[in-house]
Amino acid sequence: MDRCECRMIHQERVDKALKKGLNPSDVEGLAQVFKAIGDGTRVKILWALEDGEMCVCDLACYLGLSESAVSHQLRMLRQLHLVANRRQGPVLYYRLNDDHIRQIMLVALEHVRE
Amino acid sequence: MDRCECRMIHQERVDKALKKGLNPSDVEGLAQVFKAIGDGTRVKILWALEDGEMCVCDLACYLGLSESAVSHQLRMLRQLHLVANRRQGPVLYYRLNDDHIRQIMLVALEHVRE
DNA sequence: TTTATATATGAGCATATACTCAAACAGGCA
DNA sequence: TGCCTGTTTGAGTATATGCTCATATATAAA
Repeated sequence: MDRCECRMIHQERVDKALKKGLNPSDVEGLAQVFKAIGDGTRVKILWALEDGEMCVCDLACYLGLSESAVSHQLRMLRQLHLVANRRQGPVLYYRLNDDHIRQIMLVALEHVRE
Repeated sequence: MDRCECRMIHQERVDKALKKGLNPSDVEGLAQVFKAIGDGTRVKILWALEDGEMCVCDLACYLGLSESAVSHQLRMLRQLHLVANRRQGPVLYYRLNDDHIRQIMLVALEHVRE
C-alpha cells in the first residue's frame, strides 16, 4: 500500500480502521438504505405502512401529494427491498417488506427524542 | 378537516394512518438522522469510530479525503448528536455519542446482506 | 374494441448536498 | 509576542434529489 500524503497522528489507529473497514458494497448498501429513509415523505410512508398495507392513492391522500410523486418514492423503496406490493385487480397494495425498518425506526426515534 | 381532493379508496385506512402519524418534529428528526447516515463517507466514519475515538487527520488519512471535508461531515454528525469530541491540546478526538447508531447499522447491515 | 381506473415512467426544473479552496480560529511552545 | 499545528468555517461549484407535468402501461368493465 502507498504511504498516504496526509498528516496522520496515530498510525496504529488508522491501520485498525482500515483492517476492520466494511467492504465497498456494504458501505454502498448501507448508505443507500439510509438515504432512502432519510426523507420526510418516505419516513411517513414507512411509518404508515407499519399499521398495514395501503394502496398508492390512499398514500397520496394521506401525504397530500400527487400519486405520481408517491409512486416515484415507492419505486425507490421497492428497489431497496424496503417495501413490497401485491396486486388486486388494478390496485397495488404496498406493505413493509420485513421487520428491519421497523426496528431501525424505533431505535432512531429513541435517539431523536432524548 | 377539509375533504381532500384526491382519489381515495380506503377512507378508514387513511384515517388510521392520520391518527397514528408521527408529529412533524419526529418526522423531521428521523429524516435528518437517516440522511446523516445515508452517505458513504459518513457510514465509513461512523463504522470506524465504533472501534474507538479518532482525530480528524487520522480520519482524513483513513478516508483519503481532505481534513476540511472530514471536518464538514463531522460537524453535521455532531449537530445531530451522533458523535461527540474531546480536546487534548490542539487535537480533537471524535467518538460515537451513544449506542443507537451501532444498533441501527447492525440491523441495516442484516437487511443489506440478505 | 373502446373507455375508465390505478399506477408507472421519463423529462424537466428548483433546491439540496459533498466536495475543494482559501482563510480564520484555537492551543502550545519559542 | 510570534509561529506552528490541528481544526473549523464560508464561499463556490458540480452533482444529486424531489417534485410536477405529460405520457405510457395494466387491469377491468361496457
